[in-house]
Amino acid sequence: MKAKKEVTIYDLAKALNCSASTVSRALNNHKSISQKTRKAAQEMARAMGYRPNVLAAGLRNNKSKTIGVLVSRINRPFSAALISGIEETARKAGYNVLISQSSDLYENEVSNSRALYDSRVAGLIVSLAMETRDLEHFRNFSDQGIPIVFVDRVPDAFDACRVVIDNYTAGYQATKHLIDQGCKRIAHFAGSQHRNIYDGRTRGYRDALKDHGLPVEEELIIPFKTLSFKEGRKATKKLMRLENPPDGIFSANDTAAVGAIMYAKKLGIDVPGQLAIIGFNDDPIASIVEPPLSTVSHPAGKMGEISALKIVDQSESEGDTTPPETIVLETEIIARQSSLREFPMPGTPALDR
Amino acid sequence: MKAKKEVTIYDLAKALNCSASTVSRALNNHKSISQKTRKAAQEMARAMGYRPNVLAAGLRNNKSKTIGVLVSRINRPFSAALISGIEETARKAGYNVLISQSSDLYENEVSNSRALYDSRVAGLIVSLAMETRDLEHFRNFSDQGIPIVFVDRVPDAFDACRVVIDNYTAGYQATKHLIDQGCKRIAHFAGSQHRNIYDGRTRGYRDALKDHGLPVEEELIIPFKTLSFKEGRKATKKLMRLENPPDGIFSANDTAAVGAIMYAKKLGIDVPGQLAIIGFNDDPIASIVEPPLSTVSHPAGKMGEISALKIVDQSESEGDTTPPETIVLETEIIARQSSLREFPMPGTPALDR
DNA sequence: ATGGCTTTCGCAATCGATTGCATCCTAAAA
DNA sequence: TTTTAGGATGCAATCGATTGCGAAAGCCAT
Repeated sequence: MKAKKEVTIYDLAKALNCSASTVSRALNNHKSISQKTRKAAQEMARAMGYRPNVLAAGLRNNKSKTIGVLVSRINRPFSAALISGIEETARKAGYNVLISQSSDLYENEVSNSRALYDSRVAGLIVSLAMETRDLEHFRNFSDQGIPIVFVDRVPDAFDACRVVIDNYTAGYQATKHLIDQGCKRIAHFAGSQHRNIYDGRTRGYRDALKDHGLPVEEELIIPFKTLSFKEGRKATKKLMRLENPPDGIFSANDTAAVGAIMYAKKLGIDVPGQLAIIGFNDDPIASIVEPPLSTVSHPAGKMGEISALKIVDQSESEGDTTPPETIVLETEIIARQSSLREFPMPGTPALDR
Repeated sequence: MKAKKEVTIYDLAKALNCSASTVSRALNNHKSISQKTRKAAQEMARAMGYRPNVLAAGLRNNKSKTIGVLVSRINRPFSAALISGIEETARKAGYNVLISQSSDLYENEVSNSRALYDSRVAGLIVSLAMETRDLEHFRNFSDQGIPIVFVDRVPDAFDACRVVIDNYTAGYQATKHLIDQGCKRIAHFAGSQHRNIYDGRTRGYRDALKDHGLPVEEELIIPFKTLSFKEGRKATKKLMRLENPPDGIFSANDTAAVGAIMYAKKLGIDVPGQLAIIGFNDDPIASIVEPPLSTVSHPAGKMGEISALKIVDQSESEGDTTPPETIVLETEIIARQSSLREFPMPGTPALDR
């Protein structure tokens, strides 16, 4: 506990024989400071090992160089990739990243957003909790001009940037993919329809069926609560007991889809021969399960990067009222054996190339 | 941009007709303030919606209620679970969590630790980068009395808390498990021996062989750089081409082990019949791959919780010089089909219970 | 009523960076 | 030479919470 003193701008001022204000301005490249002085100050700062006190600056500016992140759960491949992208980009821009998870509970989302607000974050990146309907807790931020970027699970009506994928089209294409493989009765594992992502995927599914002359049968659309393995298995069990069971499943995530594969295999149902399956997200398990799961890939890392950039941009431009933009990223259908009926002999073990 | 003013202790003081110092002390339950005054101040604070300015307090105390986390990569099941555990616990204790990832590069670890230091974190939780040898960059923290907790990938010599598993015993047991299944020539996928976790696992492997009268053959110990799928496949290829190929593999992580399973299946090698495999970590892919991968489970979330608690405790007790403690958590061998030779008929598809 | 204590509280400085306004100086314009 | 426009810099206040020190007030006993 030697508690070495940190170097402050006052120390630099003394060393440079000028005032602290000059040092401050010099280090910030303020225009009213001469080139010579700037250079001198910056060199002295380096020489003396000066490090700005972010708390002091934050107090004064009522804003810290920190990006707040609010996700449902960190411990999920999508979130982890998202956060990783955010962190990487933020750090390059000189920002720190403060994280919090709502565990998909509205209540936690409210209190966490408040905690981040209290930390004077420069901006907030949010992926909504499953439960969230009301958005009042984000008003603080907009009232104070703190930029918010919603990612992936976004609200329909809120004046802020959005970084999303086109869930409708992705759902449409995933369903169409199954249709192309010859499926006639395609079931759907649907997530909470309150959340844009699941709603979009489901709408895409319905329209794809309609556009290809297939009936939309409500008994084939299974509402899920958490899209877990277990739910996936249970739903598959229910579906396969129908008088007229489906020959394809489009699941709104990979986890439930893998549950379906597992259960189908247990029943001796041939995947994809009798039942073609496609998931969503391209989680690591998708390429490992047997047969490998077809899925829709989701550019999670890139979404994080873009969100962070948006925050940094808005935070540094301050005045300019950028109209809230919605950025839509591309998804990609990854066709693996769980849905491909043409080439691979059903039952052949999967090889990854 | 209405920029509503935040309530400060000065506002409270005015409303209570007392001084700001009294308010400050009242809110912090300082003993020199009467119960009545405390209650009044706390009620008024609630009534007026007062929220302490953490930056101001941080500036004054030269310390913020924030825990810094430094991992190699966020986007990995173990790290994500660890961070999740940290976040949950930290938040309950009123702390925020600042994250950063080194991407396993020493250089990044140094600059990130510096950034966290500059943020005046109350404590630091670190899992070392693969590369790291030198620990000078953590001296700042210990010099300032800022608690550090090393997790999982820890250094051998540094005066700080450690939260780890017993890698030696885990490696020993994993190897013994294979021996118990009748394996006579067990190969090992070894991680960088500079890192305690891999070194421990490898030592456990060696000793288990010795203790059970099996020779330790260096050609069966494959040094890995990243323990990736691809490396796992490549190593398996090499091993199976040996004159006398192994009948078991203990991999230092699940990813490489899954690579081995994939490759073995491609070659038509029976797992576990001809080649029993066990991994490490119990990643989600382990229970999905076919056959399901035996592994050593790692209490990542719990490690995060404990680390966060350690930081909070040390940070709040301030004076007490707690001797740096090493906490060792239990691991568990999860025996799945990739290594179980008794009950399941080789080749039977996996069923999850 | 006075002395001696304890309890309760306020003053003012402090943490370090930022910034509006004032000031000083130099060089160009009159 | 005098005036003046700016360029370069300093002064001092500010952000909000904390805390050492001292002072006022309350209480009991003598």
